Amino acid sequence: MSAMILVVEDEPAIRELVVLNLQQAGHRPVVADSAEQALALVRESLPDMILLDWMLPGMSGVELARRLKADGSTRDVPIIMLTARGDEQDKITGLETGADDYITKPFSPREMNARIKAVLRRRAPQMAGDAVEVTGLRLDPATHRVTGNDRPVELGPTEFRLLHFLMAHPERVYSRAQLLDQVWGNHVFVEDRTVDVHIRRLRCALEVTGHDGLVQTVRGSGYRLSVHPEG
Amino acid sequence: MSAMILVVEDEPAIRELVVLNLQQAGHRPVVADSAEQALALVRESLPDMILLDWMLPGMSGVELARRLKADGSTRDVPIIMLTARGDEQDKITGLETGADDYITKPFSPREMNARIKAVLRRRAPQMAGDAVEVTGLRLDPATHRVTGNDRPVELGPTEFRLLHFLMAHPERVYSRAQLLDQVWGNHVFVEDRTVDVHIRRLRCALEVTGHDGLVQTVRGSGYRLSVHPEG
DNA sequence: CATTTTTGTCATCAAACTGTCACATTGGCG
DNA sequence: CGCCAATGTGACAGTTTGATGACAAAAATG
Repeated sequence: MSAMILVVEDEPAIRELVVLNLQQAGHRPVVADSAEQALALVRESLPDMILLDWMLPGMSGVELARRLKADGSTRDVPIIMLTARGDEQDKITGLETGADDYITKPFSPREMNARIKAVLRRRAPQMAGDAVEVTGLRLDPATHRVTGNDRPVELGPTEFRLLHFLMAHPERVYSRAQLLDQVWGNHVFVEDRTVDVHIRRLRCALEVTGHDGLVQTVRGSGYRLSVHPEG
Repeated sequence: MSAMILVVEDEPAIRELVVLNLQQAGHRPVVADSAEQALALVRESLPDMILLDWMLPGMSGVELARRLKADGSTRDVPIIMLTARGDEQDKITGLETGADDYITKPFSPREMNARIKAVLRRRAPQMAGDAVEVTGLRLDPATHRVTGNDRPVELGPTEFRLLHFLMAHPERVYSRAQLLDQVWGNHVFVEDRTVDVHIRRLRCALEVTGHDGLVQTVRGSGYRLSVHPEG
């Protein structure tokens, strides 16, 4: 949920306030006090979102937004406009330039965080997926259900993701480290052996429909999901 | 039953005619007279459907449709093309760009409404205004009434919309964020946890007819309405 | 304007899930 | 056969997540 957010605001007091709020909310703020500097920073580091002051010395916020939206490589960066007045016409103009939302000063930290969250949420990728099936074992991401020969199988969140990954890449061996990367996330600090435990829990859950045995141990290498009998 | 429908049409006379028809049918029309304006409005309010004139000054309707279908966040908005000629080639081109249906001018209000309803039913069942029923639990948008085994169920407005959405998309898991987007609206800022509370209120109301239990919790993912027993 | 509903948030509680350990098993190898 | 490394297992404490009841603000109602 931590996002890099570029704050473009020329007034130091407001800028610091916003930065503080962002840090509080667990984000990583980057600041610019002019549109020109912002442009450079965007190109350099491609932030997850931009909080953009409407009024800026030199190139205005509106103009900056227009330029960002015109450039293919920066078009998809969400922009939230900050403005002093709640003028409806401004709002329309702002949204027309491609801003994703609009916050009127003064604003509460709560409102700001909520709107940021909403915009990030909207940009977040959709839960992917078609159902996967292997020899009667079926996993459907959309309904979040697992069945073995049409009998329900109970899985915890981690076991679900683990099984999903294995079923999506059958017949192939994955080391514990690879599984940690793929199922847990690339930058988590977890013991390798933890994978063992979850593999066991997974097998345990699959036992009721006889679909354990699909999850095989490859001694010295890792684990694999395979339809072929062990060996 | 009430859908927000964006009408993109540069000719004022036709535009007003369409708007009138839509209002008559209980929808909420929003108008744009150019593709550019339409683009901004779509991003701002994400309508339930777009009625799009084939011929527009500046960016053509076809081009606009292509852009909307290329953007992940607007891809799922159904588009109905409006055209003057009944040219079969046009129709093919139109449907290829991702339009969901095609209306040839001049068209009767009856035809327009029928096609709108058809597309809504296909793309967003809860907007079509049909009653939904699941194992004796019945929700009728037209009368705004919910019954469980013919016994009345009392719901607040939010619980009604929530149940409506869930019943229109049964068996599928929705995260709190998705439910906020779908039931509350894309632009509101509300805590994720608020969904919990409304789910509880909904279950509470459904308890009197024994239809709670349809609303299931999927730990770590969200909620789901399902006829299958929990687990 | 007073009253009633509806709504969004919080604090708290119970349950589920997770990561680790210590210890038991297993398989390979000299 | 006996040793060693790798893996399976059961238990456990800390953490996370969802359910629940209360509450005040906001909106609808009359």
